[in-house]
Amino acid sequence: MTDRQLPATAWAVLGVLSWDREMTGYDVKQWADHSLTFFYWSPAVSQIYGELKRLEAVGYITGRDEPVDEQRTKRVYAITDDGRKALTEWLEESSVDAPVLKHGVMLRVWLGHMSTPERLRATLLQHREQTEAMLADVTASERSAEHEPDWSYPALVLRWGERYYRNELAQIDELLQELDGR
Amino acid sequence: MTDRQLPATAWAVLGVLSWDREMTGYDVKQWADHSLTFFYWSPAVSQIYGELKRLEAVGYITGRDEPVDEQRTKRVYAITDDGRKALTEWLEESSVDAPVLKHGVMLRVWLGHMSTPERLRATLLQHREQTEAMLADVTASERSAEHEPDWSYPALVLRWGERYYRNELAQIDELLQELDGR
DNA sequence: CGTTGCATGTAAGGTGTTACATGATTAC
DNA sequence: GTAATCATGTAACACCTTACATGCAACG
Repeated sequence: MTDRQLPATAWAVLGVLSWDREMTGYDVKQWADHSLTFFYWSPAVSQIYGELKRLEAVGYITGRDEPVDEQRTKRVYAITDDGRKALTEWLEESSVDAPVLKHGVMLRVWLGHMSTPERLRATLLQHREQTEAMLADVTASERSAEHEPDWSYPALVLRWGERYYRNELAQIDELLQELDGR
Repeated sequence: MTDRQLPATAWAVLGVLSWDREMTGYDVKQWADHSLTFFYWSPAVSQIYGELKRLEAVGYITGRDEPVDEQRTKRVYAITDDGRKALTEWLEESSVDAPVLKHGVMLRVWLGHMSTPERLRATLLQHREQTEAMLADVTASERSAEHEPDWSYPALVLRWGERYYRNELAQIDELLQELDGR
């Protein structure tokens, strides 16, 4: 309960629970895949279970075994008042570190002199497809979020994501053009 | 020499050496800070030294002790033919994984309901400053790269970076506006 | 004479992934 | 009937950072 510093992933997981829904680790992963993943990243399932354990240990969430049928239970977690307070305090912190971007495609373009224009084109086109898939996903998530009053901030971020991935597409096309012009 | 798979960081370091300049670990760090950092990220110095050791062990680079004055030497590395071949093969690989984005600022906006509009504004304004600094850096790097014929691909990527950070600024302003309008 | 730059590493520790393991239920 | 979904976790391991340690040279 002292303000131990947690990794950003822990805050992200706690954040998923901040809408006051009880969730299993599995649920958290689903939510992460449909929102966090667009601007942060979706932690591995195993890590989520680990973070949940840690968050429970420090009292930011509480777990409860809910019966799912006669023999089995599942563990559902809910944020506590301490957790809400800690999360708000974390958001208060001024130390916002710069976004981390690891763009493997640009790394390859950067090393273009070791490759061929055709190969670069192929890489960019593949990346274009992946980006279009992301854009489709973010747009789909947007539609599920837009009518929920509680999700006005997530909706804001999803719109941001839509613009982000549209820009990424424009950037790819720009690069493809520049590659052609040589 | 067998195609052991190296982490992306190792390829990035090898990439820095792919312009056939002999470099110390320190030099590699400087170069990373002035180019890689805009679209990938700049590894810690200690990691660079580690990667150089590993790359030398697999024969992708060779090290040489160059005298710097009477008593001391520095270790300068150069890429080998094996290294060039391996790097080209790595670029050939189709498995380009999606760019990793960890945007702490957007994580905070996403959790806006746990914070206040004023606090969000402050965070965004701080991020705006950092982004403007990045834009200034990338523009400066562009100027040093634009006249070197060997650096046409890096120059391409730096121009990409300039557009990327300009877009980031536009996105921040858009968010600031949307926050005002509520 | 103190700070910055050059130059090189080790050690410890946290972060995060993949692979493995298990088992019930639901959908095709 | 077999694949996907729900559900949970452990173990091994790789990756990467921070802190620590050292020492000279140059600049102010």
